[in-house]
Amino acid sequence: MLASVSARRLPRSVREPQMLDAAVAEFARLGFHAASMDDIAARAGVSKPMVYAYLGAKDDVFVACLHREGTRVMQAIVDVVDPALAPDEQLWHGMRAFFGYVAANRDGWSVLYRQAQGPFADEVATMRARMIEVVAGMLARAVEGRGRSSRTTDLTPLAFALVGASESLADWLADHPDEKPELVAGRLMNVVWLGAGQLLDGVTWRPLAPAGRR
Amino acid sequence: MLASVSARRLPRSVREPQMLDAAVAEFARLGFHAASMDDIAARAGVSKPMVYAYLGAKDDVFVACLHREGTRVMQAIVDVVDPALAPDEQLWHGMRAFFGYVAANRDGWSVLYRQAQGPFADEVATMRARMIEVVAGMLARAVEGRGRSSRTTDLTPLAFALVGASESLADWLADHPDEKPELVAGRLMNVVWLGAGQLLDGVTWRPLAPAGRR
DNA sequence: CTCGTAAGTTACTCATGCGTAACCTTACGC
DNA sequence: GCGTAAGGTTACGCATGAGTAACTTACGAG
Repeated sequence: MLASVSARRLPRSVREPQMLDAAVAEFARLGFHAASMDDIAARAGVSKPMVYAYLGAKDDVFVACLHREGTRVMQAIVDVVDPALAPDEQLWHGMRAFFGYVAANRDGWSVLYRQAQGPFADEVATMRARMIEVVAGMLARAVEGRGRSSRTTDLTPLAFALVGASESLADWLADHPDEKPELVAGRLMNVVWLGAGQLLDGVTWRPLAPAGRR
Repeated sequence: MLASVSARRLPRSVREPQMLDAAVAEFARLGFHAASMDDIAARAGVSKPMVYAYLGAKDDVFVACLHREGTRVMQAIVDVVDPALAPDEQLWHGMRAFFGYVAANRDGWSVLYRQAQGPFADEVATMRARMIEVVAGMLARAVEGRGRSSRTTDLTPLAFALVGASESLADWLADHPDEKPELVAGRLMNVVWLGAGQLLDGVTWRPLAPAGRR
């Protein structure tokens, strides 16, 4: 039986990406520790020492996965966010690109979001921080555009919440393949922008006074 | 040297919870596979066979952790959400309780949210589904209270986004010990409720027409 | 044609860590 | 005070899987 993925003896330039695809799939399925180098190799249509020859040890393989998928998602967003657009349009475009990546690349997102823990957390944390910074900056410009001034410190946690909500919803999307990414992005955009929009205009929600019960 | 956690020869009723504490801490730190039974035992101030005697195999220990922490967080929220309150107040109380649990119990939350994958996903999925359901139901009642009707399917992803935003903010909170959890909950409440509030009133955000550029 | 090198393999070593067997020892009920 | 069960231990068997050594085979440049 011939493994479907490989006509034998492929050049490195095609075999190596195959290995990364296989690694991403396995890491997504089982997590870093439970995934085995043998399984990754087998899925790539090759035997274990080839993986070591091209990608190195297991840690290296994992980092390579994080790097490739991380670059992909960042690039997907950067490609569509035009600084000349209005802030809400920027957010909208970015969100669509993000959910598009997740929908087209579920395993990659799973590895980035769910599996990158422990010693590998830093690899992802940097990118996440950059993303949040960008969002916070965008919000800051939105505030100024409305003639208000707000300290950046107040916007960072908001940016955190937005990114977090996106990530969580992306996770949900990964388990609901029927949902259109566009639609999910629209839903999220609605709640965050209507909410953020009011906040930026100075409208705030307040709880009832803690002492008096109504 | 005497292990600080244990005066020797403790009764099961005190040792067993200690083991669970240790297991939660180790699983949070390293994940299911990387955490070792020996380390869990050592952290509990005891040797490995004791863990097997009280809690069983590694899988059983993990499930026990999920069960305990899951019950805790659900209980913390249920305890403070009074169905008689207005929907926004319900959400506010629930969020404060949730942030309180996460802040006081980071490891437990980490195990529930990040580590429960693969074969264990089902254990947590049920509880998470219940939580989402509760939030979605609350939103549904809020909609009806405003004289509109909305299908539940539209509210579920919103509920998911709320939970995700909360988790993300909890992470941020961990890196900013000066911030009061109460205040963070307030910020999140602002954006989600102002946003959800408008949505429930039928106000929607729309992108510019895709064809015409302004 | 032929020879070098890139592509690929089988078959191992070795560490790690789960799970258990067999064995101590302290408290406390009678 | 003494026996028994509950609390606790050391030391091992055994499977799994990372990483490697040593070898084989196809392709293409000269």
